[in-house]
Amino acid sequence: MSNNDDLKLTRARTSFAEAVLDLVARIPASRVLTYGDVAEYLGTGGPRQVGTVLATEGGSVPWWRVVRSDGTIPARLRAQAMSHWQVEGTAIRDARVDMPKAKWSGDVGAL
DNA sequence: GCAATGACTGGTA
DNA sequence: TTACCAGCCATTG
Repeated sequence: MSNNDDLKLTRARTSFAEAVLDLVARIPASRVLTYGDVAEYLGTGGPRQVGTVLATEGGSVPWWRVVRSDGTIPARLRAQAMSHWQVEGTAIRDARVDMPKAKWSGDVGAL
C-alpha cells in the first residue's frame, strides 16, 4: 500500500491523529460523519479529540465531511463547508447537512 | 507529572 | 426553536 507514504507528508502525528485523518480521508463524497461517530468508529478518544486533530492537521483531509451531531459546524468553517457540500452533492437542509440522508453508513458500497 | 485547552454531546430551561 | 451546563478525553505547555 502506498498510503503509508502519506503519513510522511506531515509531521510525526500521534496514533490517534493518524487514525482520525485516515478515517476522514476514507469518507466518500456526498457523505458525512459526526465527530462522535468518528470517535466511536475508532473505539477511543471522544468527539473533542477528533475536532482537535482536524483543527491541527485537518488541512490535509476532507474535514467538511465531518460535522456536528446537529449537522452544523463552527461559523468559521460553515461557509467553506457549504461550498464543498454543494459541489459534492451532499444532502443539505436549511444551511445544515441533512444527517438522516447524508450520514455515512461506514460502507463505501452503500448507495 | 499536573493543569489547561478544545472544529463535541446530550440534557435541561 | 435557541441558550446554558456539566461531562468527556487526547494533546500540549
